[in-house]
Amino acid sequence: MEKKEMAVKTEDAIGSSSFPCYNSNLYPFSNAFDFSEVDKSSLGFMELLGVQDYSPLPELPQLSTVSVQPHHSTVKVPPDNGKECSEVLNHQPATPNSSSISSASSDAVNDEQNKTLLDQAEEDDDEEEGQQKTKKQLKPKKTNQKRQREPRFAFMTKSEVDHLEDGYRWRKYGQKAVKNSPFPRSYYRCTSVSCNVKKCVERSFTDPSVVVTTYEGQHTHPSPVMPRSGVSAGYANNFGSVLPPGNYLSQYQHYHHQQQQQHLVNTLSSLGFPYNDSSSPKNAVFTQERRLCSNHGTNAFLRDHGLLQDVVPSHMLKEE
DNA sequence: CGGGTTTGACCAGCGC
DNA sequence: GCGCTGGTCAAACCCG
Repeated sequence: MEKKEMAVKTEDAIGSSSFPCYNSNLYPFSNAFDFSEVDKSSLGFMELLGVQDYSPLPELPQLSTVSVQPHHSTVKVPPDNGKECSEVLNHQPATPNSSSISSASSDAVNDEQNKTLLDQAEEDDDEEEGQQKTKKQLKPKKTNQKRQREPRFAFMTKSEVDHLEDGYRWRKYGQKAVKNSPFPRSYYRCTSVSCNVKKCVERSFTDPSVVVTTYEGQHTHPSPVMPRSGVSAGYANNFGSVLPPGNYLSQYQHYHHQQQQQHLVNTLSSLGFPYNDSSSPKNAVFTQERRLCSNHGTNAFLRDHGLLQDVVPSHMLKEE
């Protein structure tokens, strides 16, 4: 099946300024959905759908309320802040070769290695200079090196609460007003020592019912709060091998898994979407075990399609 | 008292 | 260079 390039439309929810995003070909879950077309009446309280773009299912984007979007390179956002989206919507990946999934992983690794080296150098510098710092003498400027950022993943969630429970503990370290948005952006850091995962949370000003959560980095520890025990690793593969077991999305995904799938089933059924016997709502097996098993392969995400896999006929999901 | 939040100040990057 | 904006810091504050 030929992959269709999906739109990357995050600026509506994010607000102004540039918003980096991964090449959608490199990261199979970097699809995005047009929230303006979401059938809001069919949406539950909170829904998450971190799935691949399934071209033969044109209805699905309308059902989806969450855009899982790893991002890396910068997508320029029009200055009028989301009014003109075609530029981003029609964004073509620089490397349209869909076989570049492995290179995506290696890129991520290279980025991580570069980051590690840079951070080490910076830490060495900071160790020498840190003692002399006062509140008014903050970090010395690093003019020769651009700051390396961890890969970031953004996803949108229809939620009434800003700070979603994802199984990890977070400390808020900042809040900023967002340009052209009445809603502030909150910054959180993982409270675990030696884990520098950060996330920022803001509410979409175009759809206040949507919360945009952007994660940066990967947890170096298991989740301290397991919504349900022992299943977190099983969902990591939903977002590709670049994410380790116990990642933030996996807990969150599992947390709402049952409701989402039931909702998906109901919605697809209401649209007359055909099911075969093995994937009908009646017979669908929403097991955690399947995910746990499929998590072991490095290319597991090629086989596991998240929530859709449970309700959409397998032949529709098959990639060519 | 420890951990989390608030909030103003500061820094870096970017565009003009 | 300047201004704007996103991101971060850290003191003050809050709360259990």
